[in-house]
Amino acid sequence: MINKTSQDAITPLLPKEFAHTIITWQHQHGRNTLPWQREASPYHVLVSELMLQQTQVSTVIPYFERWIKVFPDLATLAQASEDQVLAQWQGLGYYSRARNLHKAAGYVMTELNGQLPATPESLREVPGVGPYTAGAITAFAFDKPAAIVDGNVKRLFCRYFGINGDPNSSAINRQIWTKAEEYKPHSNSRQYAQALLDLGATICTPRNPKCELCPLQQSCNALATDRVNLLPQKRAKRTLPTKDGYFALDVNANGVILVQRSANGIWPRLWCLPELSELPPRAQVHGSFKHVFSHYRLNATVINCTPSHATTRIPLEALAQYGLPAPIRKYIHTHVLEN
DNA sequence: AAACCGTGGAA
DNA sequence: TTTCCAAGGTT
Repeated sequence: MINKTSQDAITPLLPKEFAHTIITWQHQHGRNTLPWQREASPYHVLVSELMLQQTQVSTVIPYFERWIKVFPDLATLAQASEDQVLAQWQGLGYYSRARNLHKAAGYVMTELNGQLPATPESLREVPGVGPYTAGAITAFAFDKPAAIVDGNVKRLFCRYFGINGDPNSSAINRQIWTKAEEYKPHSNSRQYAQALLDLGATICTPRNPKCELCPLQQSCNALATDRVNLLPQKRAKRTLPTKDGYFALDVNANGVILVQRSANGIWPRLWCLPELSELPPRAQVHGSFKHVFSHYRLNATVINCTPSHATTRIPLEALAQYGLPAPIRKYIHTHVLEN
């Protein structure tokens, strides 16, 4: 092992040295050909950052490429309908992000003359832009100094500085943000931000980190004290509650009946099989599926019936133009279209 | 402050 | 199969 034996022997690099070290590493080993890096325009960065919230890079890439083709600029996006926006976002999850991005386009066009601001404070006024995304846009789109703290930075800093405690608690979160502010360089902001994310994603990973390849191994507190697998502190695991759901299926040669869901709750404003409050008596069960959300499990039963209120029958060939929840689309594909 | 809000990939 | 969690934000 490359551990040092004395905890006192470990001193973190000074901010200037830290930044230089990881920027040099990023140049050789970082990610530099991602789709949103080709043209790091403010709009491209905005779209990518909203899509990347709680979503892995490999998942986002095809969505980003399609999005830019359909909505090439802020003005186009601002003029699009909510349905067009949701159709492009369908399957990506956390659908409020799509509506926030749509609102953001309108906000920037009408209130900011079409120009995204270049400071975290102003960017925080944009819908869907929180503390992380504001810093990320500042650094990636404008190459200006900004602290960024996402899951990668939390993990990297908790290990590098040996920070104990729950990184999601407000106290530890503040501590990490303070470090991020203290360590942000005054130049090369874009590459520094990319270096932080690349290190977290490829070296300082949640499990089986590649410490032997890390440019910070000689000054990492967790490595020196053999606590790499103990930091950051794991959050208590949750047991997800299970809910039952019932969906009405009415399909004929003219298409399938869908309803647009409300703006609140799960799958906001997406088009879905009509949801029934309970299992109707003498229900004809067409099929079932299970689905796991971030906060509960869904056991769904699909019932053959004509819903009393729903009236929108959508031709099967037109389904792609509507935003459907991923499991609903899958069910229709496997249990309706293939029959 | 804590709950809500998706989906899929990896081990 | 289970478990974890990913370029978090909003309420």
